[in-house]
Amino acid sequence: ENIFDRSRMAPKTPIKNEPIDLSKQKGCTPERNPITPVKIIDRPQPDPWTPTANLKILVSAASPDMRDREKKKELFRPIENSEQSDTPDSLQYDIVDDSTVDEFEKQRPSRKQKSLGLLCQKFLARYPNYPLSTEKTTISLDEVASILGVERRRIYDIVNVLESLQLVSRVAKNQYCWHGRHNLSQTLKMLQDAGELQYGELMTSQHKELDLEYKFGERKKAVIPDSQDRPLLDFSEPDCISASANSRKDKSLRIMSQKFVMLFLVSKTKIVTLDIAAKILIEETQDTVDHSKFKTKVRRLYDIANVLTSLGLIKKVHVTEERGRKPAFKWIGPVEFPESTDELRGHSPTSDPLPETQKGACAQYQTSATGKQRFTRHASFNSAQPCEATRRKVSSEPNSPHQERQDENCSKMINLASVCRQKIEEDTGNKACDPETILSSAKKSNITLPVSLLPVPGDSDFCVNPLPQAVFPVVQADVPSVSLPIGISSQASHPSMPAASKTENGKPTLVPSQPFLCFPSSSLFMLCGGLQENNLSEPLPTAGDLGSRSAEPQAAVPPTVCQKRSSQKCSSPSAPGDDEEPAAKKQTLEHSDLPISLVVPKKSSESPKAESSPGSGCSAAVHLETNNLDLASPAAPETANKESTKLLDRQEQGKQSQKKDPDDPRPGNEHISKENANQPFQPQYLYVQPTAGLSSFNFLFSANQAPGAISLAANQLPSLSVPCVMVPSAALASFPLVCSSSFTSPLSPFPDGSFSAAASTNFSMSSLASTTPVFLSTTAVVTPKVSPTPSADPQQPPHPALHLSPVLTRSCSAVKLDSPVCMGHPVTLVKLQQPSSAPLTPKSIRPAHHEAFFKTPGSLGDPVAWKKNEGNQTRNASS
DNA sequence: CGCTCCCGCCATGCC
DNA sequence: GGCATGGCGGGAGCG
Repeated sequence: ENIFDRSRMAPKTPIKNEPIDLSKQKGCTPERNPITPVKIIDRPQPDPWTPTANLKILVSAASPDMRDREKKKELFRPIENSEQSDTPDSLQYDIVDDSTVDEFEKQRPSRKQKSLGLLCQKFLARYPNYPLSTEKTTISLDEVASILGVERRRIYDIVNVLESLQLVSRVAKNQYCWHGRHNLSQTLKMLQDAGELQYGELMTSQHKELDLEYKFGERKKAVIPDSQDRPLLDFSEPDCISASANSRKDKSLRIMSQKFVMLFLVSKTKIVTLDIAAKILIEETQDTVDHSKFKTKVRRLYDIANVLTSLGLIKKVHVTEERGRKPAFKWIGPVEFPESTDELRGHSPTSDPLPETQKGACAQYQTSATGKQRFTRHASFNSAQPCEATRRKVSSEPNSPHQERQDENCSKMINLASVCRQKIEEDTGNKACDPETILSSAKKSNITLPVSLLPVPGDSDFCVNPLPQAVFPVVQADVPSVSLPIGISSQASHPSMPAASKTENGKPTLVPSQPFLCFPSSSLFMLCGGLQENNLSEPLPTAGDLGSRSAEPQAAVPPTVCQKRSSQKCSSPSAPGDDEEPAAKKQTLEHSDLPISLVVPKKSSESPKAESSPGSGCSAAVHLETNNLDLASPAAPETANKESTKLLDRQEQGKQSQKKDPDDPRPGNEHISKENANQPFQPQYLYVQPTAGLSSFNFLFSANQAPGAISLAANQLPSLSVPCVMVPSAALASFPLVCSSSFTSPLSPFPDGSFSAAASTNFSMSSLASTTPVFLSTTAVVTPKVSPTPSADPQQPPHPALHLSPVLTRSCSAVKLDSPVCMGHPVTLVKLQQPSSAPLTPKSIRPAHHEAFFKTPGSLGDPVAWKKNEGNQTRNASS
């Protein structure tokens, strides 16, 4: 090609830019090609004096482009001048020119020849990858621009990206310092670390991309504008930081470049598609759908990708997805970075002190990010210095100032995650608000509601409500006395859902009497309620069966499920909600779609509300539905409240509740759930797992439960007795979770179902909504027996306690938690199914609980399996 | 026709 | 006002 080009090019391509006189100089260059007059010589070049001058020359010689340009210039002149003849070369040129004059224009460098990637290669060719430390190579933008024959604007594009990787740094106006790749590994490591903080969870999953999307999507709301622009890592001069330096939007190209690189480093596959990257990088902007914005982002990404490609860090590939083939880039650069690189670290003053702190700080950020995502740029980060570790690394350079920026960067990174999530959510889930829609959508999409909390069943009431953040507070307060919040939320749920983000604080908030817990964290928590012991006593076969079933399958399932989900999501964009879906869904459902069951099946037609969900189908969901049904019962709010209270009571009362159950309108299912609830819970476990084991799940187990008597409930309340809630982190990750303890309201006239149902519904919705934090309130089912604790009062108070667990447990046991998330709730579901037959079921259900009782995450999986096995029952919602 | 992405207008900020 | 930066998006090249 080169040759070819040369012949042609030379003559014609006189470029406007350079008016160089070269004709004569050409003569000098004859060495290379007779034909190609290279004119390196011509140029006033900087080369001569630089140590690397020779290298540059060689490079230029090697680079067709370079030559072309040179040629152009030279040729150009001669032609214009018409004097060229002097040198032999010139002659050639002339000749060429003559022939080709017309072509001349043709010749003009094709678009490709002017590509940023090529330009970058030329640029890089000028400087050694590993310059001697002794030599400081300065880069003059003007000089380079003229040498490369491009406008300065283009040089900025290149330099900005290089700067993001610290290959160069700005020394002064128009002056950059070339560092080469000495620090590249460090920089990449920093970016990786920063990226992991933000995206780490996601990355775990195979489909990082998907994950990313999910997570990001979910959180999008949180994102705050401010955070967006900050540079992840600032290598820029120290001064800049404080000063105006940051103006200009923080140099988005640099930031984008860093984020883009982070995505690669975080992703397991090392492949990032442009559209995903664009979404993630569009930080926030709320919905601004802006197709145009997206396009602009993509354009920038191409710019960045071209430079990175020239650096040999990535290469273009195509990813074939459902939708079709999508452009993507694969990381081909170093994946692991030696720690040694840190040598530099000590330099920055700030860096040293905080190693551990950093982590802590970082963690906080993350959580906060997840919760709210708010980072005010400067303030928070700078002060916080969350990412010091990273910084250090980064800071390797003497300039401490960079560190600050780095901090910012960290924050941004974090934000990114949140943003992405939000967006994703938005994309997928906007509709979520409406429960029905959600459900339907979920079904369709397969999005399962991760959590389907099924509140319902009498005793166990779980309510998972996705509440808006704002809601939270309220809820909490309400909880105790009134389960209403939950119920309400459930009904209202839609609205609430969005709010979720507030949890942001990151810390789980418990409200003392409140039933709910908020987990701000980004990651989801899985709460597993203790099992109900009752079951044991009670022989319900079904329950037992269920439990056993669920257990088996579940174990394996959950994790896989999650993954699947992610994968699925990936595959099917359509289901935004998928994330949320707990593994359970998948598990249980092959129906897949049934997400969580939220409700769907609502067997009972009773609850209209439930209906929404019920509908369709989720056969699997059925159980849930039943639960829902209960919930569904029109009474909804009130009932819900009552129920909740009742639930509490129940929990406390445990058995009593059972009694009630029968009473409850809902026969079977409700009963079941109730029963489950009633049944004493086995000890609950509190399990918190970092992401590690479970792919993405976090578990919280409350040890509640008293098997027989659930005294715990009361106790729990205070503590958090959340039964168990399993939430697939992946799914939930973005959401803050709130758990409300279930109530035992043995007495509650209403069938548990009503509330629970409502709750469940909400839940589902919420899940769909994903964005909002999810609140799970389980009504704990405290078995009356246990209820020792305070909650005994059926009506109100009890609720307060956050005893979630009982319910959950039950549900779990019963349900087998299809979805990790819902575990607790699921129980309810179970009941439903079985119960459907008879109210009595509750007892039978109980057994299930036992089985169901949580185990570890794995157990969760089992539950799922159970569900599956059971079929309808299984459906429990999703995790 | 859609993916790429060059090109350069023009805003932002500093001097 | 001039210059350095760099955001941004129109629209053209290319496959």
